[in-house]
Amino acid sequence: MPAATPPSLSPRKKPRQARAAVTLDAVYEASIQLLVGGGVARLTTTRVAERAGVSVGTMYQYFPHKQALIYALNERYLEALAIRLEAVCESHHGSSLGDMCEALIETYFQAKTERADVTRALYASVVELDNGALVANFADRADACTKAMLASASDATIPDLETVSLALLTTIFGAVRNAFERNLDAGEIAALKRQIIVMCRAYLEAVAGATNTKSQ
Amino acid sequence: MPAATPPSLSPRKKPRQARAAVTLDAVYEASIQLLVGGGVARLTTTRVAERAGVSVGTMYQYFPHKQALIYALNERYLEALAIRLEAVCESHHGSSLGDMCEALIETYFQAKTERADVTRALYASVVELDNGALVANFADRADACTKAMLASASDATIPDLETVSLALLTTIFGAVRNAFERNLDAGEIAALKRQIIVMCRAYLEAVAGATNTKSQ
DNA sequence: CAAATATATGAAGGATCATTCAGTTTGAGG
DNA sequence: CCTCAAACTGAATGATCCTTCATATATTTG
Repeated sequence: MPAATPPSLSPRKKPRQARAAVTLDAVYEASIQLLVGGGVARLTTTRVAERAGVSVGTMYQYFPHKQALIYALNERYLEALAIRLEAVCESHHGSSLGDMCEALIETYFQAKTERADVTRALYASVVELDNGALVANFADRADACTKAMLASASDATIPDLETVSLALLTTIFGAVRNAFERNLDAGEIAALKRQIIVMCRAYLEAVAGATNTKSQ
Repeated sequence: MPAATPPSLSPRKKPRQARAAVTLDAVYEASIQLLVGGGVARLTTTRVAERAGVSVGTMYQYFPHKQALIYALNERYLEALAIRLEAVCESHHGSSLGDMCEALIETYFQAKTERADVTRALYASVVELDNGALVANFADRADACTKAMLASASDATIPDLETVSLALLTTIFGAVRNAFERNLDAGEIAALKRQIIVMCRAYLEAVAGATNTKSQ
């Protein structure tokens, strides 16, 4: 049950006809393109409309204001990301802690780096809005599925699941964000990913009963 | 040798008289206050001048444009932060890896949380500018002093210093940033800090020769 | 104290932008 | 084919804001 979108930020209406859906997609796509190619400063209602091939007025039938558009953009992105994380977590129930770690980190890095420009653009756009509900909702979903996964580990039991899951996710999410902020290139990010895997594995083994798993 | 500030962002002139220095401080202070109390949107040249008790024109004698002001704000902050990190690193030459870890993390968390509102405000303000040089410069300094510290460890030798230092700092910086983004309260942040210490220690022991240090 | 220099003023210019709404076009249902 | 609602249009509005510059005041210097 996703936390409700604040009324002030929710779309005005949903498309009922096919062409409306097309319009909306065009608007989203145009927004992303503008964000990618010029940062938040270039994201102008006029420009979005222009590039989407619609008129400004049309946009305002779906979004009460620009903030709502940016909100929707991030909501979509985080929704897709959450689904991917939930899928990985569920598919690794019963695995070893080490495998869980690796899968989680690989998935998150993959999701963030496969379209690095979009990731970067959205990171920057979030500042424009009151993103409390957005990140809280995402964090809750990520936490929930991670905890469920960790609790099902075949090789160890983790004492303070709540705290450990928070630390794990904060580290992974934060490290990736920092990598982007530092403008690391693909190679450096890959190296970083390997280190984060080592680090998180070592962490889980430290906090769990430290059952020896032969798999490196 | 700090990387040079891009010409387009550097201050127009430096204060020569005492009152000019006072003016500048007032401008900085007013900017921070506005950022803290209303986000980037409230940071207006007019408002800054008003709150600082000077006229808009005065500001423009020191900054070629608003960006330069925000740049200077962050530059000051990061400079102070870098100095603190360098001090901690130098004062822990020859310590054990575990102690280094703890000191580094404690210091960084402390610096970021002792004035959480300012931290948050500056995190948000960075989006307004081309912060490449800024973060690169800070990251380089942090990297340099961290590597020097780690290399001097009394209890172990770290193989790939470059990579390990990068991973360590990216994790710490990122975790803190993510904690702020999630709006964790002081208690949760403290708990997170402890976990990060455990995690980073475990990591260093994993990548080092794993010399046993009795100190937990 | 007088000239030179540094600092401060703030109204006005100029540009951008978010948002509205009265009116038009398009598609769906009967 | 006709009617109604959905979707779309885009010029106009109103507000905000950055930046400049001609002028005034303060401080230093010789």
